[in-house]
Amino acid sequence: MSSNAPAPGAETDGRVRHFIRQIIDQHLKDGSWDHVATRFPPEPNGYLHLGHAKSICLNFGLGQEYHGSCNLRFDDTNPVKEDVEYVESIKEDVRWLGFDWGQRQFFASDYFEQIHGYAVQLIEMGKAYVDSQTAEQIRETRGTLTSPGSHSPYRERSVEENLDLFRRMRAGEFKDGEHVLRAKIDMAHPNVVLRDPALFRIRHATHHRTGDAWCIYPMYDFAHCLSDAIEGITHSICTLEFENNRALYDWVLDTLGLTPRPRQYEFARLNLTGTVLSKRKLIQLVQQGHVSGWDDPRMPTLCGIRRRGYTPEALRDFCERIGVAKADSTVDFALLEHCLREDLNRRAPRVLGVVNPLKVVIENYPEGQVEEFEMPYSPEDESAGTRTVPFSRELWIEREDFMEDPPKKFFRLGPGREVRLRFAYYVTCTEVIKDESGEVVELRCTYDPATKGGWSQDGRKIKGTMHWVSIAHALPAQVRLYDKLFVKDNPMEVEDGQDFTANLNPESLKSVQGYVEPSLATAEPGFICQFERLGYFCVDSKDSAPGKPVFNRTVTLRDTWAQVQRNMNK
RNA sequence: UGGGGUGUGGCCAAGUUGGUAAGGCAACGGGUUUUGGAUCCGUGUACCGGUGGUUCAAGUCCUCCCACCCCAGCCA
Repeated sequence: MSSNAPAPGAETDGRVRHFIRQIIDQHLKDGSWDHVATRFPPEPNGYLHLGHAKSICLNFGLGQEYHGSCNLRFDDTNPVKEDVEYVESIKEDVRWLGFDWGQRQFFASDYFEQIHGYAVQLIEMGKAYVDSQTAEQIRETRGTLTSPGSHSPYRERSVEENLDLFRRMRAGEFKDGEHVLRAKIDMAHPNVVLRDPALFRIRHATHHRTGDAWCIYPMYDFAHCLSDAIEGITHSICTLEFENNRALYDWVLDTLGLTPRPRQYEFARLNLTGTVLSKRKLIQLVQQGHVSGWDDPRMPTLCGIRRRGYTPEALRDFCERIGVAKADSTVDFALLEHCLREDLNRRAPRVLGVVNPLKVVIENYPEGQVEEFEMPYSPEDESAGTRTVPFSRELWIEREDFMEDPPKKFFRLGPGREVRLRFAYYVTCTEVIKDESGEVVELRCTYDPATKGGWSQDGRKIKGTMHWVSIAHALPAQVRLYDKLFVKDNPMEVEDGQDFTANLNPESLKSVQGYVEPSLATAEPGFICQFERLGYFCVDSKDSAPGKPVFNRTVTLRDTWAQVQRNMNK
């Protein structure tokens, strides 16, 4: 068996054996481990975004594939930044993505006592000391990337003194910043992380879970590896920026002699074209009011895209397709949209809705007459059922479906042209009515009664099929046409003196009043459908009211006509 | 300038005892179609960052070089 064969029993058939799966397979094969235990360790200080989705799918996915486990662990070691609000949203998002941690929900703060104990142990081993320099002094004596640091004058304190000081730190005898517990490693180490890193700092702050029980809190590097060890994690997977920290991760566990012990592996975080995925920048978008909030449908947060209408299935598929590797990369947003459309195409019922209405009067259609057409919810799945849509003399059609002087490749309506109204009739445009400014305000058409249902006996070929809504029966609805939030693939690409907000797309949200078929009156918040020929839309979960749905455009349909137009302009 | 990483078609990404470059997205062309949707078929001379070398044979081994990313929080 070659090393890249999946481990026996692993449910990974057909999937790419990325380097982490290969490492696990190897460990299972050579006996390093007989099971897999991973964890997803968010800090509860912000909302989850698409980058986290990659990590969640990786960690929880591995747990499932190898019939192992994946813990949800909140890395809550910094009380001043964290809040319960975030732990709730994180849980909701992970659950929504489709993962279940069962009873395996933990907090680094659950281990404060143990972690403290390990710190004491290090002090007793002479491997840690209380430094009483100021933060500035510590920074100054850390050296630079190319020059070594220097020893703290407190570095050689006795074990007894260190123990006493550390005890008093915990007891609350000192103010923030007065002392800090440091590992005694090597102030000249080429890896700066190992230059006597801080292990515990004083923070007189109320922790969202432990309250005021503690006034000293462990640093990430100290708490994380120990939490992994305590939980029996086998493979601790994180992103590339922690590669340097692995040396400290190993130092702590090795020095303490914890065994069997987890190992850390790093993969490249997700970058996407046309979006930003850093907490800092997302906060900026929210705080400066560029978006309506964390769950604005344009945000790459999980709550944002959920509200936009993205599905967990599409996300999971996407995360599998992008792969897991160590090279910095930027995935084309089009791949995410492809995964989304593939999923939505399968599940979204088709309905008719007009987003930019143009009035059409069918002159030879009897006034007052109404026909009910039965239309399928799905073009290829009969079990999706049908609904009935009213047709009458006056209709709304899409403004872009009419051109007064259309080019030959335009298959839609124009003066004298005949098109099909989906599942209804063939109509021919006989007259164009304009207002004083010359804008087209109404079309006069005639219909062919012999084409009922949208089909003709004579085999006449009709190239264009258009969607429509009967004016008298239409349900007015607010429709939000979302577009990309940034105009550049790389939002960070700016002129001197500007920041990424300079690349915000002023047209990322166009809110219009549209008309949809009456069957949508009862659509529930979160309901996802396809407005035929336009795209996928979902009923907004926040702003819709009973009988007054607000639709968010999740994603447009693939638009080959737009491509034809683009190519014509070249 | 120290240390740690990474470089395979436009974008991701396989490639693992060296044997002569998967797949997906995008793009382009065509069939089919009551969504210019969906679907089906087809299209790429990838100097495998560069260089020199080992070898019958190198993306895979060795040399040197280049580019990019990360690290000097009592953040994670």
